[in-house]
Amino acid sequence: MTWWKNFGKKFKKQPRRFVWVEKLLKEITPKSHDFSQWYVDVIKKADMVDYAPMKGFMVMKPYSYKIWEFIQAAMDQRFWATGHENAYFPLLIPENLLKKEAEHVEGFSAEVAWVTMGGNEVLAERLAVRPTSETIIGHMYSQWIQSYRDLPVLINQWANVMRWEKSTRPFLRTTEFLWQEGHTVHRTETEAVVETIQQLGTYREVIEDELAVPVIEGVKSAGERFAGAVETYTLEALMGDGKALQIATSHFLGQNFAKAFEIRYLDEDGVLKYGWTTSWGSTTRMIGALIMVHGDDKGLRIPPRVAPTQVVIVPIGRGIERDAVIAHATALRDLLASQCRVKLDDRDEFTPGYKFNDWEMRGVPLRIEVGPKDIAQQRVMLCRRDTGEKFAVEERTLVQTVPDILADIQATLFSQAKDYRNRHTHAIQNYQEMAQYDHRGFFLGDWCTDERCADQLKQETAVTIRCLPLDANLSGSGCVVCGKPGVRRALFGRAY
RNA sequence: CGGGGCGUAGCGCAGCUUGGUAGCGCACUUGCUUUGGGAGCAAGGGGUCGGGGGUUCGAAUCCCUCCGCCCCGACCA
Repeated sequence: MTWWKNFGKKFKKQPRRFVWVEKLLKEITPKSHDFSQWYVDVIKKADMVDYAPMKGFMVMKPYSYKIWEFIQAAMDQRFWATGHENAYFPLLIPENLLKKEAEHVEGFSAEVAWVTMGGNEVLAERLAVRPTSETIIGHMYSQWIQSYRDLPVLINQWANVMRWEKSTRPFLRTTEFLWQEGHTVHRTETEAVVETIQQLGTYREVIEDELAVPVIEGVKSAGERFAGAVETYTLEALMGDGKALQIATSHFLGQNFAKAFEIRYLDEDGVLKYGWTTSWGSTTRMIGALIMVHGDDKGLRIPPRVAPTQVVIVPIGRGIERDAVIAHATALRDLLASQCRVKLDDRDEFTPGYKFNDWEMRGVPLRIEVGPKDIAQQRVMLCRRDTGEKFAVEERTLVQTVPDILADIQATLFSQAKDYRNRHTHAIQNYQEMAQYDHRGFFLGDWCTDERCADQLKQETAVTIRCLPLDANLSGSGCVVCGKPGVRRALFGRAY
């Protein structure tokens, strides 16, 4: 927290070029020094969030909310293309409904917030602020579904939910958070399983293609499964500090909720049958992942596809030249506006150097600098946030080159993240090997599927089973904990 | 809920040990000069020192008490 003050002092009498280093260090704690502090510094300095006056709550400021809106758009587009529709269900759930599915209640009981008063009256039945909506949606579905002709029901909702968490961190875990939750009902088990996996694929597309965050697809072990689910599928990503983050989940609920809520339909054969349900969710945590995967010591690096501003133009000019430069830059902005989300920073109160650092901190993917020298040569300077490269480009080619560069930045961020992930993924034969990597990163190893081994591992090392990857095969070297024959290949890691 | 840290201007902090007119840097306002990697000078505005109680002639400072925030753990998206 304070080491950089002393670091800064060392440079007090140093050449001028060190001054900016000192100033930068004062604003953002280096990632390598304290990842948690770095994270908090970045989100605050980049104007993404502010802390609310209640513990565990945050304000998503426009800069982060815009990213959320891009994520929503990317999700909706895919949900709609696969036949889903959005709807909205109530925030509050009567206690009796929440209690209907035994495992489900048990799983959430410790973190439900309750409404007990309406105005000055004590309520006859207390109301839960939804921690998730399976129960109230199940209740509604039971009334909507009579016949196999009513199936499938494919509904998604964008909503806020609340879970009374013990410790919270912006985006990663807050008491209230935004998400989407899909809830579907199907005629057959197979159809529901297909739906569950299809939605996992949708998440993968959005998270990898839009957020440029590489993920591993897998199924959760019994101990990590969603309360009330038969099977939970998950996407796991590796953060910049070597910790794992569950980034989206898709649940096959079997007939557990259908039975609890009497979701039944009369089939073609005249028999009354229970439906098969699924639910799947992804949250604003995705923004946290984006920050932790791509960010660096200068601040955010936002993938172009979800960047609120993709290109920023910084005009450089003094005195009489200034008006001409601004006019030129304005024309440039208007020219590029059809190609990308471009912003002209014509603030007069800041120097170009300040603006460079400012926009880099905010993670804008591409910067265009235009000054008198450039105008004279009919070119501009471009600077990429992903690589830091700075180069001149002929002005007349910008309309073509800018979209290409943005696409390249998107791809580069993804491949950088994937390289990092791969470099920090280790195949192991026994769990002691994790120590040489300080228990950071992903570990792939065989597991006997006995929960006692998982518990022992967690006790000793804080490492947990993140998932059983869908595309991994047993190595045959035996359970990494007990050495007995492996049953499943597992992905291990310390989790957020 | 355990361990640690911290509450003084919008932000970051000093002052507290040893009580005596509330300060510094950044930010903000105005003016002039500046502008190719965090500009300079000058003049300004801004505070119930987290809340309550106590000790005292006098409390940011000492005592009691409550509250809040951050980090790390256990629990969870």
